Amino acid sequence: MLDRTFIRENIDRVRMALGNRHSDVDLSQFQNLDACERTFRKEAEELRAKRNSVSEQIGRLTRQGQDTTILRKEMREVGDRIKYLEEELVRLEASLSQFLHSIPNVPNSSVPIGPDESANQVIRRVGELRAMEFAPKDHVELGARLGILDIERATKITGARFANYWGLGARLERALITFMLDVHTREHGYQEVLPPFMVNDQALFGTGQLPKFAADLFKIEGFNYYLVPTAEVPVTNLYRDEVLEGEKLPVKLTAYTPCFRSEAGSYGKDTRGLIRQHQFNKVELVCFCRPEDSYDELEKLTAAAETILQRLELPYQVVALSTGDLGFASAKTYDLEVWLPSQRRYREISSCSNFEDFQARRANIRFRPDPQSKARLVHTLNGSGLAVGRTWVAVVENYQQGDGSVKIPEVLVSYMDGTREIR
RNA sequence: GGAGAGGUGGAUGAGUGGCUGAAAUCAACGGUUUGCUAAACCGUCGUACGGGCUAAACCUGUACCGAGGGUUCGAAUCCCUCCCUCUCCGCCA
Repeated sequence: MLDRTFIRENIDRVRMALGNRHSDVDLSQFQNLDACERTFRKEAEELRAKRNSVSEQIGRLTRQGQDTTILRKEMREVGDRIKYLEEELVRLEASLSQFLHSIPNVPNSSVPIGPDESANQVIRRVGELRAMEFAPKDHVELGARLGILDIERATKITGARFANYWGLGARLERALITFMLDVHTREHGYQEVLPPFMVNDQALFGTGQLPKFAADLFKIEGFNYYLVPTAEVPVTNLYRDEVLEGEKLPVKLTAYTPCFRSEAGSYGKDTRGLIRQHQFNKVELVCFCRPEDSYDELEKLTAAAETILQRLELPYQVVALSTGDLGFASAKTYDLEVWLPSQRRYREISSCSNFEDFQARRANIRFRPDPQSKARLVHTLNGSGLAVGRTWVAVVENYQQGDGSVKIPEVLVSYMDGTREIR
């Protein structure tokens, strides 16, 4: 959410930013609502001031035993007018809020301008593609042959876009989760959190999933609870409505959670295998920091996520998303894309974003720069470090041998009780 | 699931129709005192939005005592609905 005053005073800048995003938000409508609301509010406040002082007077006169019938009648009328104005204000504010809630974040000036993902910029490529003297199989085939991945039975017990991992496949998933958490907590200064896997609507509003993207979520019937689509939601909202001490910043948290997404509108896309599931595991990185530090922190957070790919010796590229491809709440995003031999291309495995104060305003997360100064909004960032399911895919596919067996990356061997290969 | 208690400012906690944006205490912050620490004393000490001012300070208006609605000239205080927390019993990983 953008600041209302900021929009009012920077209307052209916001209009341009929204244009670059191809947002269909009509700002002139905002201007009308904004002006109208201010007029009504002014009148309501003036009338309330009058009522307050006259009511006080009535109290005094009553105590002196004087007649206040006329004054009370007058004030009843003022009250009626106030009530009318308040009802109008409720309506105006609802429209205004709806507006403010639907305006996406303003992209940072360093974000490449373009209509869609075709304008994304590859920042760097890291790691060597492994030479394979055989036709690489995809993870579905490899997983089925090795008995570590079973999608058919998941369809039976649940439905499409779910999977069972068996034996060393399950073990590999667990090893990846632990490995990632270990690296981030031991080497990158993150504190581990294990949050609830369900959240309420307020939390989802805070990070920006609601109200606009309700269709992407799984809601629990009969409750105001949703399955988390990403750990970003519970973890960022930990500090909702709180004021953090300035000296404690940056606060860096990492969390493993499963993630649940309806994937509405992606029917027919990535239907094979683990790439696009309704449930997948992810280790998330979340950072709360001072506004002036957030772009440094974005580089650090991205680097922390990259470390995992480097240690696993998986080739990847870092991509700066263009204005047209940027998420709703993000001011700047780097995607990490890992090489998948079966698809002969890089696929997203992490998305690292700086939301500036967009989420902080929605969730009311602030910090006090000094004990005596006013609280200010923090900047929030997050990134996958990494999507575990896709990492599993990347490991299996990149470490496959000609005979269909899979080697275990060196750094994972100790997490797999010394297992060096799956065959 | 059954029964009960309660939600007030950073914390504890008073307040049952007007002079209460809210006592008191604690914490915090500034200062005095002090060899240092502590103590004592004095002062400050909510947030949001609007108006005044070039602007900070400051002055001023409105709103906010879990949320929403109602009664009233006037509500933290009375009424209704909802949410949340706690305790006991039952059940349970």
